[in-house]
Amino acid sequence: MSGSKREATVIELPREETQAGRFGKTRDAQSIALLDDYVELISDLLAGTGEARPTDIGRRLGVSHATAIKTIARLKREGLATSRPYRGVFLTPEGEARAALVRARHRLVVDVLLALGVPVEAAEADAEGIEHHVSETTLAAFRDFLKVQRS
Amino acid sequence: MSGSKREATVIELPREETQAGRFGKTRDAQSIALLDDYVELISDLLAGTGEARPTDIGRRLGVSHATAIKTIARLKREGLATSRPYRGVFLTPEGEARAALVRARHRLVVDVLLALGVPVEAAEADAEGIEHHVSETTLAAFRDFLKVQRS
DNA sequence: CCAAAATTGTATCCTTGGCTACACTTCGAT
DNA sequence: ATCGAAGTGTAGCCAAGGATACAATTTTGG
Repeated sequence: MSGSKREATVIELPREETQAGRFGKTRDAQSIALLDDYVELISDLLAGTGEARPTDIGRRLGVSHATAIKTIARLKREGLATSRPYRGVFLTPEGEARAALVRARHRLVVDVLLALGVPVEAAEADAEGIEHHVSETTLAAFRDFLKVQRS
Repeated sequence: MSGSKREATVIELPREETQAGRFGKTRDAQSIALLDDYVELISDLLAGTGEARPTDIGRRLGVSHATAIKTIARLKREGLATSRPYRGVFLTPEGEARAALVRARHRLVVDVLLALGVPVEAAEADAEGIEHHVSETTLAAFRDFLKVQRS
């Protein structure tokens, strides 16, 4: 995924979007979403049982432990997590910060769905997919909406 | 993406989810979303200019025409579209039906976001990502919510 | 303390969405 | 009528997320 697109020698630049524009947008949002899911889950596991194991992570996310380990390696590359062989995974300060943001966003989306009358199970399930596509602008509107609701 | 997972000879079935369960869920939702985007766009182009060309489709979706053509081939395989060399793309009845559903869902999501106070540009942009993750249950709640709003 | 079970890590391979490069039509002007 | 531009199609490559298979390391029950 997310090919290079270099506009090598030929001209052929029909798209107005810059390289930076294309990256960090639709196609790669998915990739970020994956990291967010891992970070949030690891944070939960650490808070809950005190340790986050690749096998548990994989099971919770519905992927094999091998896949989980590969993604954890990526988290480490990105500076979000640390781990040493056979010793579980931990989050860096940045990782924890990210987890906090993700969790807050998740809660906000769920709360809005509930306020709209969505049944709690559906709200939790759908929020998982929705939360990765909500802009900061929309989140702000969500906060305001809930504030008014409560008053 | 979406590997096989056959539980070949070894036992090793740690996940309780069935094969059908894993498919059609998180990981593959993305794949469906892609087809939905194409179908919706093709429908729009046909309605607007009377023809849907691979180059236009690619440009509108921010991918190369080659990528568009590959995905169109997949639409054909799935029975959603038809096309003959150098003659543009058309939708099958199923494709049109799908487009109608997708468009209705898109509108609904946008309307809900607007009702929540999200600025129209953000609403349109975010709906694009959100719409693919909203369950039928949630859509129903959205309809009810708007109905009440209007009254 | 030690063997069996569980967990973790590594090596490959597959599929998919993207891209570039290049070949082949079509179309629009002379 | 023809030539060049624009649009289409095809082939081959890459990266990423997943999977399985197998090796290595804990853990744990006797």
